[in-house]
Amino acid sequence: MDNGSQQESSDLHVHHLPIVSVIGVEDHTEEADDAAVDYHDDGSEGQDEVSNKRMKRHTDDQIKHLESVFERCTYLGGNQRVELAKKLGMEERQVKFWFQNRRTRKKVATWVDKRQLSVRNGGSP
DNA sequence: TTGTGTTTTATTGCCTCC
DNA sequence: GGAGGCAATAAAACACAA
Repeated sequence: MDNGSQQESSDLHVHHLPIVSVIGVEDHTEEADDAAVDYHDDGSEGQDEVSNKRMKRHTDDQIKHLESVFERCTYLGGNQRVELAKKLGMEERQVKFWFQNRRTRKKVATWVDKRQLSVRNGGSP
């Protein structure tokens, strides 16, 4: 299924950007740590194996940073993801999920945008 | 307060690339 | 074969009218 998705390969170029320039997170580690505490405080049911889908919303701070990174780079390389996850006190997986979902949202938004435009311009192209 | 619709996070399954 | 991508979907959290 990468046929369609990889068409936005221009985004892939950002893999070569320096980690810091992409992540661009200043020292927010304290706040991030706070957030991290929030994350793990209750998930102590000892069901790591079981899909304990305890959904926690990310903090405003985390989302702000994720958004700002996403603006510059919609695809993160492994190192960048690890760094960002550390900075924000999140799990690497969570960062991956977030970017995945964010890309999907962006795509849908673009699609809706185009559709609205074409409707305004008289329907079918 | 609660029933319902929307948004956000997480999982699963399949595909491609190295 | 493993890692990471997307699409589809589930489920929790949130927003809001009645």
